[in-house]
Amino acid sequence: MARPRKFDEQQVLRSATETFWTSGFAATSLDDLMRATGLGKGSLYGAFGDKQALFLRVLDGYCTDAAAGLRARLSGPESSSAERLRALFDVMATVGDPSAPPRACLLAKSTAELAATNPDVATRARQTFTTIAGLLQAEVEGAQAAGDIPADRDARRTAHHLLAVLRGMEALTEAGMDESVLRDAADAALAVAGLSR
Amino acid sequence: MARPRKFDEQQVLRSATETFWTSGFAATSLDDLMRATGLGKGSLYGAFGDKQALFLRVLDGYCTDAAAGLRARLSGPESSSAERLRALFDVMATVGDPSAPPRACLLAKSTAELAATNPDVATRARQTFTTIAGLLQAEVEGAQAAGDIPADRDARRTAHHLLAVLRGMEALTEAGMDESVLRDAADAALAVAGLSR
DNA sequence: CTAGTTCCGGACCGATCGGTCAAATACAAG
DNA sequence: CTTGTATTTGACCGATCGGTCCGGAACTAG
Repeated sequence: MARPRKFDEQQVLRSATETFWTSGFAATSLDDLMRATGLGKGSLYGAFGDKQALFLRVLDGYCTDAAAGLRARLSGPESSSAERLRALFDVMATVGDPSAPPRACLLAKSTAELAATNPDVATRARQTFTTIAGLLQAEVEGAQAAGDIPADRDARRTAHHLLAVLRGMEALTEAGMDESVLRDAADAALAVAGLSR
Repeated sequence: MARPRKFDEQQVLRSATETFWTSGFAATSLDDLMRATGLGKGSLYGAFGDKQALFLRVLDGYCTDAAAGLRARLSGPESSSAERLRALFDVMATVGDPSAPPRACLLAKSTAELAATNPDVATRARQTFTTIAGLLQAEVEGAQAAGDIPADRDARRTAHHLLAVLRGMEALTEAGMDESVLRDAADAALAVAGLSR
């Protein structure tokens, strides 16, 4: 190690994430990334490889963080599994600041744009979805143990259903659908799980 | 009208749809479109305007066709509303030829790629989703009238829930998730609607 | 047939794309 | 201070981008 790097790799990845998130992969140019990260073309290339490799790094970090965030949200020691599930769907149904346009999950956008042509993206998406399904299933089972969800429901099937609703809510958010639609979907999904409001 | 056109507008739009569908908007070049349609750059430009205008024409046609297809599928005079709903979710849960990679709905891909930056796309997506929700609601009400769905369910809420599940299944399909996951989601969604298998 | 109009094909445009490279620079090691 | 190595910077590359334009072809009207 001779000349030390002037940048923080994590910070650069955060900036790059922001850029890809806003514009998508194809619509983000190297110039955009240079502007966002403050790095020169050469540095960017030397540190992360080409545009696609950088994107995969970004996507990987995003998926890891998203799964960790969900795990933290669902595994809070406080409250019951049922309450945590309800809270999760509540948050997902809440469109943020009405002035700022809602920005859907990077994973959803990336999957739609690239999964069909890039196996790496598809694989990462499947991994993440499977992880999320597992987290949901654990909470469903927890809620069943607590008596909040009928014991005769198939936990795995219920989790897959909740996963589909979550991804569907994401898709509806992308289009800017009214929040009431999202709320309906969330409420009905929880009802089908046996969690009435 | 002096020199007649050598091409069929509908046929060209079909080819263009195929191309955009496969690659997305940004990743489709004018050369790709020329190759797919057989038209020269000038003809393409003269007939449809620039790339974005052509894309919007394509998306518009796709949404119209998709809504019409769904309407036809859900309004068949044969069978009951409940059976038609079940059949719809069955089809959506069925990934086609396992060798050919599943190709998700063009609307879903376009919304993910462009809705955040292109208001026209977002509007068209909202319109289409709203239309689909309306069709679903009508069937839910039909099934309620026939006694296949409990009358105490809110039809609108149930329809929004089914819409979210459909879009979620689309998102999971994009990633190539296992068909069993889709089936779980579909089954559970119908169960919540009061339609047991 | 001629005149007028529309359409086709592709050469051409400047801009921008992703990616490379060499010279300048900044540090650690000795 | 000298040497060696790693990093930075930005000029530069060929390819390709979306879009324009024009000469010739194909047709209708008269």
